Amino acid sequence: MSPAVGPRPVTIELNAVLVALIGEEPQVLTLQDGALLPSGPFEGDHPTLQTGLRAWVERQTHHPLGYVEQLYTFADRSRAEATTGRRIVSISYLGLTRERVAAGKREPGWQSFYRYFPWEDWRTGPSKLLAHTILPRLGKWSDEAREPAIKRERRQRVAVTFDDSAWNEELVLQRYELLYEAGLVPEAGRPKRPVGDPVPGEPMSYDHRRILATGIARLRAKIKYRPVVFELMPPDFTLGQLQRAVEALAGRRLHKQNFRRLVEQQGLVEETGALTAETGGRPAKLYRFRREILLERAVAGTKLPLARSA
Amino acid sequence: MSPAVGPRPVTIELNAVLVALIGEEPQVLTLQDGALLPSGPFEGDHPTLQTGLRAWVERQTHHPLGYVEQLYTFADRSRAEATTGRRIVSISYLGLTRERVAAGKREPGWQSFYRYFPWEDWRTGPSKLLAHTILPRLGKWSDEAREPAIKRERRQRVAVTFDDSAWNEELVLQRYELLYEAGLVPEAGRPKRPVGDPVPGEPMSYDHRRILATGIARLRAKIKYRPVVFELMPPDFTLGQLQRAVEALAGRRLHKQNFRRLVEQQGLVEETGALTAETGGRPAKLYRFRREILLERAVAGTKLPLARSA
DNA sequence: CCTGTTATACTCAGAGTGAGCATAATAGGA
DNA sequence: TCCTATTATGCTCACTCTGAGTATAACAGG
Repeated sequence: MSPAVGPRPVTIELNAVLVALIGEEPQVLTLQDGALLPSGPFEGDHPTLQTGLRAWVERQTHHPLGYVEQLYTFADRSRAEATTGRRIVSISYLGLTRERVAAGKREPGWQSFYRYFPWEDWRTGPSKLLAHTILPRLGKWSDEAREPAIKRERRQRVAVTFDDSAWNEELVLQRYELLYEAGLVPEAGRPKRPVGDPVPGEPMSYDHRRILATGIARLRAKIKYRPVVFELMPPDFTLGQLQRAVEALAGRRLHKQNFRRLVEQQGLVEETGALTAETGGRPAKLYRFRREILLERAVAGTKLPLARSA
Repeated sequence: MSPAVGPRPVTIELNAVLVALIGEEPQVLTLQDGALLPSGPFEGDHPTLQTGLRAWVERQTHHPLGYVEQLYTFADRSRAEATTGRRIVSISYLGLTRERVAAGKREPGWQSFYRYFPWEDWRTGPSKLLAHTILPRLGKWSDEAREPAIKRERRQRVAVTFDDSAWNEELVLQRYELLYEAGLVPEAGRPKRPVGDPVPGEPMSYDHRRILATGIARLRAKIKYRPVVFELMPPDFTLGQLQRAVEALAGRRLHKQNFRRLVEQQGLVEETGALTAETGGRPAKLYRFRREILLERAVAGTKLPLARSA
C-alpha cells in the first residue's frame, strides 16, 4: 500500500460546467450544437488541476472565471476506452462567469439549463410536463416491478425525488438518475436501457448530461449558503434582478419581500446610491455586492444543539 | 476540445480516510505508525472507482464499509513525481465503518483525530492550546506582514477561522491551511515554508494530514444534514451514546435535552423496548436507527424564501 | 438513606420564517 | 388629467424552531 506506480495507461480529462446568466436565463456553455460540455486534456505543465482548468477555459472563452469548484471524478466510463484501451479519468468542474453580451444577442454555444432538464423549471408554476407525462410514466415503471418490495421501493423513491407538494430543487441529479433507471432518458456510453419514447429534454453525448445535472444540483445547493450568485451578476443590480437570478438558478419563484429582507439583513449588498428606471415600474435602487463579507464571515450552517454558548 | 488522448503518463492513486468510533474517540485508520493514510493504486479491472475502493478496503481491513463518499481529487503534488516522472493523480475518499473491537483493546493503526489536530477538540471546553499557543503565534504572523493591507487580511482570516467566541467546527481544513501558510505546521512534499517550532499535533507524510483535514471537515458538515452518524454506531444504542458520538466527531459539547428533542422529533430512531443499566446512572432506553427514514425523506436544507407553498 | 450520576419530561423566551397588507413611484393609455 | 398596470419598498403578524433552563426519575455505592 505504498504510493503506487500503476500498471495501466491512464488519460486525465477535464470537463467544465460553465454557467452564465444571459437575459435572466441560466445558461451553460456547450459545443457541438449543445451535445457536449467543453472538455480537454489536463496538460501536465500546470502546477494544479484548477490552474490548468482556468487557463484552458480562459483561453477558450476569452473571459475570466469568477468562481471554480471541483464537482466529481469519474472513472467508470466506457467511452473511448474500448477503442484506445486507455483508462479515462474525467474530473469535472463547475465554473461561474459573468454575462458579457447584450441580453438580446444570442451567444453561440450557450444553452439554457432547461433545454436539458425542462422538468426542473418551476418558475411559472408546477411543471405540467411532470404532472402530465413524467409522473404517470414513473408510476407505470414502479408498477412494472415484479417483486412487491421493489415496487414499494420504486414508488417511494419517485415520491421523495419528484414530490410536487414538497419539491426539492436540489435533487436534480437524483431525478435524472431515476429517469435513467426507468428508461425514460437515453444516455450514450452506459449499459443500455430499454429506452422507449424518451421524455422531453435534450440528450447530450457521453455522460455529459449527467455531469451537467451534477453541476446544477451543486449550484442550487450552494446559492443557499454561499454568496455565489454575485459571480453571475453585473457589478450593479437591483434587488429585483438579483431575485430573478436566484429564481432562474433554483427554478422556482421566491417571495419578494422576504427575499429582500434576507439579502439586506445578511449584509450581502450595499446601495450604490443610484436609481434605475428600467425596471418597468417604480424606479429601483441599485446595489452592489459587499465583497468584504467574504472576509467577515465564514460559512453559516449549524444544526447541532450546542451547549453553553459562553 | 475533443476527448483527449493525453501526452503524459499518469498514475491513479486512491486514498482513504477511514473513520470509526472506538471507545467514544473518533479514529482514523493509518499505516506506518500513524504517518500515512491507507492508499493504493486503482486497479483497472474494477468498473468504477468506488467499487475499486470498497473491494480494496474490505480486503485490507476484513470489514465492510458502511458509507463511502468521494472527497477530492488532487494532481498538484510533487511527491513521487520527481523520481518517477509520472504524474500522480490522487483521488481521496471518506469511508465510515462500524467499531468492531472491545473498547478497551487498542487496535493497531487506528489513531484519534485529535492526535493530528489537537486544537479541534473542544469537548472539554475552549481549547487551551489555542489560547495559549496558536492564537498568539498567528497574531505574530499577522503582524509580520509588511503591507498594511496584507496585515489586515491576515488578521481577518485568523479571526474568522479561529474565532473562539463563534467557533465553527467545520473549518478544519481552512484552519489547517492557515497554520500551514503561517509556517506553524510542517508538510512534506510541498514548497518549503520556514517552519520554526511547529505547533503541537502530529504531522503525516506527503499531504495526508491535509486529506485527513478534508475528511474530518466533510464529516462534521455532513452529520448536520444527513444521518451518517449511525454508520458508526452499533445496532442498538442509547441516546447518550449517540450524543457522545456526535460530540466526538464535532469536537464540541451539545445540550443534552435539545439533542434528544432533535433526534426524536426527526423520527431518526425507534425504541427497541429494552433498557440498559450500563450507563452509570438511571437505566437508559435502547434505540435503533430507523433505516426507513432514508427512503421517506430526501435531504433537508432550504434557505430560500419560497413563494406560494400551496 | 444519602449522594452522585445519568436519563427523561416539560417550559419559556427570543429569533427566524412564511405570508400577506399597505404604500410609493414610475409609464402608458383612456 | 386621471386611471391602471407594474414594479419597488416598508411593515406586521402568527407560527415554528432553537437555546437554555428547571424539575423529576431511576439506578449504584457508600
